[in-house]
Amino acid sequence: MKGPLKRGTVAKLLDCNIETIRYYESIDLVAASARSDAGHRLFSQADIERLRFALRLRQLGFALAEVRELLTMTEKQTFSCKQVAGMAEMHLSQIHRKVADLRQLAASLEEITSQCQRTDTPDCALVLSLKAPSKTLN
Amino acid sequence: MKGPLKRGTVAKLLDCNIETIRYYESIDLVAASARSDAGHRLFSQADIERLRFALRLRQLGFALAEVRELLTMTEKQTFSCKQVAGMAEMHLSQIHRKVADLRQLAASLEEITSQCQRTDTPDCALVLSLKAPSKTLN
DNA sequence: GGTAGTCCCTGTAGTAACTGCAGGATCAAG
DNA sequence: CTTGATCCTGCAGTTACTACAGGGACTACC
Repeated sequence: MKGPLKRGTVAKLLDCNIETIRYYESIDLVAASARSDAGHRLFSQADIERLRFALRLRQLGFALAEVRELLTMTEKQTFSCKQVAGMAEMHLSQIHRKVADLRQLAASLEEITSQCQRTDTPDCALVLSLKAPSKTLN
Repeated sequence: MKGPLKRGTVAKLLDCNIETIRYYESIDLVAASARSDAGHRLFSQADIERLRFALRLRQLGFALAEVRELLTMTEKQTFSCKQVAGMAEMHLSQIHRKVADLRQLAASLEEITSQCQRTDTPDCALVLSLKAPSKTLN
């Protein structure tokens, strides 16, 4: 019953855009291991698992280059768990940094918008504040 | 003493990449108002202020389309402070959403990496967990 | 067996916001 | 007058897709 699936079916199954699948093939990340006589991509269960893994990593915010590395490592069994954990932790710290940056940003913006009484006039501390060189950022 | 400045000087002054200035010109965002006989861009004080404003808004995370709008509004004086504040607040809420997403992401990753004892072997709950379809995300 | 509608194929272009480079002209200092 | 820094232009590359056009294939129904 579970023969190889076609692209559209896989896209629905894994909840991703159908074009993403072709894109991943074009960059040699994940490809269907077979084609039908008419040239339609046929995805085996293994193909699908590989793709699922890639999509999952992307969902977790890993860059495609990292996804590629992790795919190779886990498939060739040439990885130690230490290595994978290392990548994950590096990635995690990048996320933390990004969060910190964004919170800083939000604080700046909040401070700026707080200087405004939402009038209908065009002269306002908000705009002046936006025009001034940044203090908090930079 | 303060004649018009050239591109490199402006880039240093405003601490931005020199190519960014040319890019902003190419998309009709900010341009030097004059050129020297040899074709070198000459930035007046007003040009520089406009550019500074644009860069500041980018620093605050506004998209170029928003920067364009804000530039037009503030320059044509056809804006109300309410409008600007509205844009800022919309932008702010996007930032808050992004922060929330990233924190969720970090939590998922932290949970996953916590399942690992950093051994040198290739079989590890971490990898299994990465391969499984996501529960927290999606 | 025909036909309508949905799928799939390919190549290509567009998105955001820059960044970098090549090849050549110009400028400023010594 | 020469050397090195700066400037000019056009164009390619980056990340991670997404969308579209033009055409072939498959499925269901009558």
